[in-house]
Amino acid sequence: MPVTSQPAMTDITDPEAGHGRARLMQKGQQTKSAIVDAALGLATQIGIEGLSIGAVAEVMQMSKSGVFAHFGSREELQISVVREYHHRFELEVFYPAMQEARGLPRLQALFANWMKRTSAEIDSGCLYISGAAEFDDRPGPVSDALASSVKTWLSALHRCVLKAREAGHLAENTDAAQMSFELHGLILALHYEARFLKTDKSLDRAQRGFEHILLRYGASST
Amino acid sequence: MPVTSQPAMTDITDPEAGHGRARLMQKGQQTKSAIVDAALGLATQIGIEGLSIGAVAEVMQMSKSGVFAHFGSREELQISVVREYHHRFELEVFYPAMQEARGLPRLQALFANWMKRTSAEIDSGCLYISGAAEFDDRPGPVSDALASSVKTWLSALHRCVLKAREAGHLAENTDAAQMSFELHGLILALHYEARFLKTDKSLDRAQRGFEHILLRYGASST
DNA sequence: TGCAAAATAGCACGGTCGTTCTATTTTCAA
DNA sequence: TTGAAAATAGAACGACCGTGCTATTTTGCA
Repeated sequence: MPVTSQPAMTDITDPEAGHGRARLMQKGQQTKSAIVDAALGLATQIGIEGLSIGAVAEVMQMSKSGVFAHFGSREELQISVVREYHHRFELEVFYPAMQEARGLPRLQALFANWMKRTSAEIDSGCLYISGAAEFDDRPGPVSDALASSVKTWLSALHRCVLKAREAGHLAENTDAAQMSFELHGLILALHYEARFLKTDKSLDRAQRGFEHILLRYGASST
Repeated sequence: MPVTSQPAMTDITDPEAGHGRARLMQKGQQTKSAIVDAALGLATQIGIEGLSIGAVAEVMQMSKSGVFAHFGSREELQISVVREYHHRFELEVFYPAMQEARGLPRLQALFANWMKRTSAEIDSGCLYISGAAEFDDRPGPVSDALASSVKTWLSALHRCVLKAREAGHLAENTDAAQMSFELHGLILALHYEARFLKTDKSLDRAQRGFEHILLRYGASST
């Protein structure tokens, strides 16, 4: 984990989020990881709510009860999937961008990585987006985990915008929350139009939208 | 239906979309309408996929088979719900805006109505958004109906932007598709952040985002 | 008012679901 | 290598699902 002034992401509300890192796993943990992997794959296609233990068991070539025993409930499996997604998102989008210089370069990297991931998810599906639609009025532990994960990410983005402004890379009167909102909109539109409507050139649209936003908030250089 | 140069929306791929208007309904049609109403209410909360005939029957205080007989399949019920949603969207968002003067005023009305409806849907849920997430890789008649409906609306929006540019209300080099994309993003972000994350001031964010976009595309007056 | 037709109810079927309980197998340390 | 603990399987449960079939009720025109 890179050491910077930007706080590392990883919150998801549980202590020791780096679940048993390094310790070479025993059989049980290995299987559990593999199950979560398979479940995440299914969840991105059919949704978190659509996730069924039977389907996961089939993919894993295990019995339903064998899968079930690792989690104790479907809900716990769903939460594990959300955590795993959070973890991967962090690894693909957040950490790599933290290697860039603070300020505008980091913000650009953040958005570029986000767009790249969203593009990949035109095929596989984005849990943050599909999950929001599924759980937006279905309160409960899964919804909480999902919302917490998304908020952690959006906060990181927001902080990055703040830093860029502080560094003088954006106009002094930049409303960071407003800018973050607009960036979020671009990603959502990209996902919606490319994945559901299969509109081509959506990626270009998002990219150009980003440039427009940078211009509006007075980005001093590219 | 107002007569303007802007083509009236209502496409949803079936002839005589104004389903039996004016003819005073007989019992069966009345009931069917009431069922679709109830089903739409359920669908906006639990999703189109989550819609079950049993649940609709309970709301309607009817037997499952009584409800079923009106549609012949769950899928047909789902499609009816999509059509009804399309119809209401048109009534609330599209037609009223067509009363405004062509060009920028109409575009502003269109977006204002869209935002207003999305705000209302912070409580009730938006079928176009939740549906996209549910069906974005589940092809079939329901997905087709939904996508067709959304595309009809986005095309109407796109045409409106074109007209505004032709009228000289927007910069000559305005990329209408790009502008529509960015507008769509604002609505999606509004829905996401207000409904799922319960972020306050999201409506203001969308409104300000709209003003930013107008400025960028050189709106000559408000 | 009567009667065909339409609308609705009731029941049953096969399927999937999450979960529980009880065996059986596998793992891993002593 | 043995034996306790962990992992997995298998069968069964109650619940809900969509749908088909057969009554029964209700409607609305002749």
